[in-house]
Formats: sequence, C-alpha cells, structure tokens
Amino acid sequence: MVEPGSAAAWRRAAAEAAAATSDEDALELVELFFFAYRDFVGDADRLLGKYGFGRAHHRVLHFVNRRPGLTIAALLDILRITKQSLNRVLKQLLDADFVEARPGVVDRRQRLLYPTPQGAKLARDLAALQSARFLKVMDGLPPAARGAASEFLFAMIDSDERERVRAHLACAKAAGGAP
Amino acid sequence: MVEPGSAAAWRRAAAEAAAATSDEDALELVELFFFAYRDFVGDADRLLGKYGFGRAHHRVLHFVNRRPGLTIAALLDILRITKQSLNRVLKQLLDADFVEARPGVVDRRQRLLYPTPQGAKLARDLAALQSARFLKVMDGLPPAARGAASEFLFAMIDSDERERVRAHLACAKAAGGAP
DNA sequence: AGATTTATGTCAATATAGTTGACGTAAATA
DNA sequence: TATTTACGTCAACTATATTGACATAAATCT
Repeated sequence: MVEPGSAAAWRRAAAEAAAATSDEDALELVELFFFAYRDFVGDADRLLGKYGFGRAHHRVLHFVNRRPGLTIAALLDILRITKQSLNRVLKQLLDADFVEARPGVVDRRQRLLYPTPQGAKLARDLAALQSARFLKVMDGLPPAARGAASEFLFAMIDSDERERVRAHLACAKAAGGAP
Repeated sequence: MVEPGSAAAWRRAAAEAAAATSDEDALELVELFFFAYRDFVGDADRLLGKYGFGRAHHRVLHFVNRRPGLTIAALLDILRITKQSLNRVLKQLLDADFVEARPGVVDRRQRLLYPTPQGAKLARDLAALQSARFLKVMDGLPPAARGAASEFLFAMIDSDERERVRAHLACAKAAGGAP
C-alpha cells in the first residue's frame, strides 16, 4: 500500500499504524458503543418487565439504593429530568413499597429516599445482572486492558461532569450502597 | 489490612490486587457506563433539536448513511423496533428530503434507502460530533489502552449478536459509508 | 415578626418514541 | 394459481419526557 519513494506517504502510514485513531475507527467505536449499550440495558429491561416497571423506575431505584437517604433534588440532578417526570415514577415506587421517603432530620422540607427491603433486593438483582456482564467482560480481557476500560468510560464523560461523578462514586462507596 | 500470619488472606488480597474485578468495581463500571452514554448522546441531541429531529431520526439517518441501499427489513433488524414505529420517523425523513427510497432492482418489493445530499451532510455532522468525543478520549489514553477500549465495547455486546455486528461493520466499511 | 426563598407536590396540556393488532397491496415464488 | 414475502397504514394504547402554572410548608433573611 505504501508507494516506494514517497517518504511523506510512508510517514503518514507509519504514524497511523503506530497509535492514532482514524475517523473510520472512531465511527466504528460510535456504533460499538450503541450496540453495547443496547444489549447492556436489555438485560435489566427483561427483569423490570416482570414487575411492571420500566427503565425510569430502574434508574430511580438504582440511585436510591446506591445512596440511601438521597434527596429529591440530588436525584433530579443525577437523572437530569424534571421533577414532574420523576414524581410519576417515584410515586409508583413508593406506592408499590419499593422506596420509602422519610422527612429530613436537619431540614424537614426534604424527603430522604430509602429503599425498602424488597426495593433493595430488586436493585441488587438488577445490579447483579449488569455487573455480571462487566465481570464476564473484564474476566475475558487481558489483565493489562482492565484498568483501561474503566479509564476509557470515565474519559467519555463530559469533562465538566467528571468531578460530580467522582463525588457520587465516593459517596456511594462511603455509604456502602448495595455492595 | 493484611493480618500477618494469614496466608489465605494474603493470597486473596494479592489475587484481587493483581487482576480480578470486584463486585464494587463492577457496580462502578455500571454507573460509569450510564453517565458516559448519557453525555455521548447529549452531543447529538443538541444538533438534532435544531432540525426538529430526535434520537429516533438520528439512528435511522445514521444507519442509512452508513450503509446506503439498506432495506427496511435490515434497518428494523438493526434498530429492534416495529415497522410502525420506524415508519413514522422514516416518513418524516423522506418528507424532509433527508432520506430517499428507491425500489430494489433485483426485488422490486424492497425499498432501498439512501441519504440525500443534505441527509448525508447531517449524518456526517452528527457522526463528527460523536467521533470527536472518541478521538479526544483515545488521544488522551495511553497507546496501549486504545485497542482495549474497542475490544471492551465489542465484548459488551451479547455474544450471539457479535457476528451480526461484525458483519454490519464489514459491510459499512466495504460500502465506504460516511468516512 | 414578617417577607422571601427553598424543597417539594400537583394539575394540565403536549411531544416523542415506542407497542400490539388488524388489514391491504404488490411482487416474488412454489 | 396459490401462497408467501416486503412493505404500508389505520387505530388505540403505553411509557417517558416536556413546559407552565400554582400550592404548601419549612427554612432563612431583614
């Protein structure tokens, strides 16, 4: 493919082969990301269907379980939806006794959200499904590549959002949410 | 953390530190994947809004542009939605002259879908946005980790779907779709 | 103490993206 | 000729989100 005598062409090809990610590679990554996410959420969708819940319920239940005592405002901030949209889903989870709301102790206007025992169980089951996919993938990856996957995902997040995500992870870890 | 004298505990800790992915790590990956995808699609959403289109239009336009001459059936197979759902968005794309349908030459029942010039341009602009995120991420990653990201995403796809995805990518590459 | 802000709830209308089910039509195929 | 295939379409429905307006109780400011 490299024409003999063309130093520029050779240099270009060498540079590409060495490290750079081409536009075509990037497009492939875009599509792989789409397909990977499609299958990733598919696992949980099937289980949620048995309870008459959807993805919206999953997200709420997940974050409530992961950070018990979460306020409405904090949840809205994570999910990036309006309170009206959240309220519909949250009310169903409260009615079905998967989530419980207690008035805040320091600020009684707040409603602190906690998973009920059955809520925590469903959250764990859903997380187990999705974690299982990751565990299997990581297990099949060469050890050196494992840290890369996590680094890669973190880098995919908006740069001005990374600190908040990092804080959320630290907070969840400290709370010992659904381990 | 490692109690002296406990060989079993030491071996466990060493094994974990060496390679294994813990349940807590897996949970973190689940959340990172959620946040990464949220921001990834956010880029395109903003541009689509200017045209009055949504994510559904994006997906159709993307795959039509990537594999010109795609049939309805093939598109349904990729998107995993019903033809009624596809038809609504597809009709809008046809009406707005972003996609064109030509009767199949070998089988005249088929409608082969092609992007119009302005459809191809929008598809390219959208792809450029999302590719840019990947290019930036890959550029910031150590060279050794770059291949890992692609491998990782591919491994995240359902095992019984990987062949079809591989075929799609090969097909798109051969067609030279929107490079 | 009274005024204002904050955290949250709620009603109503609307949009987008998807579903199931039923029926129609033209072209390919057995 | 009969059947299957590829696609279109009408209708009713669900899920998830939006905007806008208004209500309430608790915290906070002056």
